[in-house]
Amino acid sequence: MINPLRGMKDLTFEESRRYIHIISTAVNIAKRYGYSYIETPILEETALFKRSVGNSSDIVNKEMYQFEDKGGYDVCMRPEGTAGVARAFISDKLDRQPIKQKFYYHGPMFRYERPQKGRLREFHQFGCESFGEASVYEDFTIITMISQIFDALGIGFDLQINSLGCTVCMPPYKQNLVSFLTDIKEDLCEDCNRRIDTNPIRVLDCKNKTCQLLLSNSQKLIDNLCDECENDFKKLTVLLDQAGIHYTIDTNLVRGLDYYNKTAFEFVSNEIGSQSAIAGGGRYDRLVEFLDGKPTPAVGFAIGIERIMELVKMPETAREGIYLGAMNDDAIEPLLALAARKRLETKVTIEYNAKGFKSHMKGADKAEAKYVALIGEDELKNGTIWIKDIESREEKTVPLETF
RNA sequence: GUGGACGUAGUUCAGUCGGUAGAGCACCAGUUUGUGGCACUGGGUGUCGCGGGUUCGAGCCCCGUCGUCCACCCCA
Repeated sequence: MINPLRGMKDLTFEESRRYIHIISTAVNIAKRYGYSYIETPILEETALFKRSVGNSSDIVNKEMYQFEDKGGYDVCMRPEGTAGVARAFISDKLDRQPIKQKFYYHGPMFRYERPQKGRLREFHQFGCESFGEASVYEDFTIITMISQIFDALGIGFDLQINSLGCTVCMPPYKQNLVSFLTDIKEDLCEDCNRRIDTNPIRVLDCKNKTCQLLLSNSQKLIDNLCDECENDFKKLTVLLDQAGIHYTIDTNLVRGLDYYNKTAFEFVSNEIGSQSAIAGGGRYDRLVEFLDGKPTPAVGFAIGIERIMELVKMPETAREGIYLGAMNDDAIEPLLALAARKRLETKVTIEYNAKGFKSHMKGADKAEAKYVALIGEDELKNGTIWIKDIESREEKTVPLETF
């Protein structure tokens, strides 16, 4: 027996229904906010992810499905969606147009990690990217949209926000932090020593008690923002307050990808184990120019489908369609033409074996059909078919032609 | 990548001291060839993850491997 690869899963029945429901709910809402669908390749040049997600990130360092293709190109299965969409935005020369562009996408992403609950090697994201809008109103709008999606799916969440600053305020802060950390590096844990180089702000979030003690009076980025970042962040909190969207400010919230700046946010759930982030995103004003496009402000997010799969409240499913069956072998073949006709308008389940009445009723029940239609001895003789509405229990016998 | 737990039927699990595997649910067939979900009767559907080893004999003990889960790391 051949099983799926480690960290990859098949979706069937209940799970695939959930998947579809999540995607269609998100799509419907995204459309109302002016987003249109974009499909980008799963395979991209490795350089794309190195330049966008960032060389220092774990994703690029050790989690990419990277290989040389038969033409000798260094390629990667996409580990996330934003880079590809930004690349497409530039490839299609949309950065040269003064028009704001908004795209939504969904599909598989790949990261070579150790799988666990809520963390697969092939997983799925629904995401949106808004290009060309620098206003913090757009940050607010996008957060509003995500909460609307989660509300529509019946998912409870906590929203965490932070500001990562911009090219004006972030670099000096980071420099100060690194030198501060370097001074005390002897006393910091092993992980933190590694983080000093890769992601110094993460050090502030270390769970090690000794580290926490040493860092208790360290400077927060949020207190060192430039005026513009400071004002935008304040504005965002005011807008969220007015909209009644509850949030907490997490000064240690850092997105794992290098391209983020200013607003960063994460939606988390405490019901799904340690992989608690169900959506994440923020502003990435510099990404387009990193990828050789014209400087274009942008903001986006992605929802982890597998992470919310079991949180979704599914709408009740109604019975649908017709179950067709016969009690004599002679009556089976006439069912085929009937089925073809009925399938122009509804779902039809057809049983190819002649069976007893009760057996058919059970079959109709299992098929979740709304109607059961049977041809027995009498019906065959009279050219009629017997129909019963399984919900209302009303039944009647009609000529085949009027069925 | 590191540490730990686990792996028996479709599924959830039991399996004693080492003696060729069992229960609920699910599933299939039937209970008057005409009224479904309920009930009753019958049916075990299995490479005990895989590969070695110890033993007269392994689901059970040992080693390896693969996989799942949990924590770390990281992230959606």
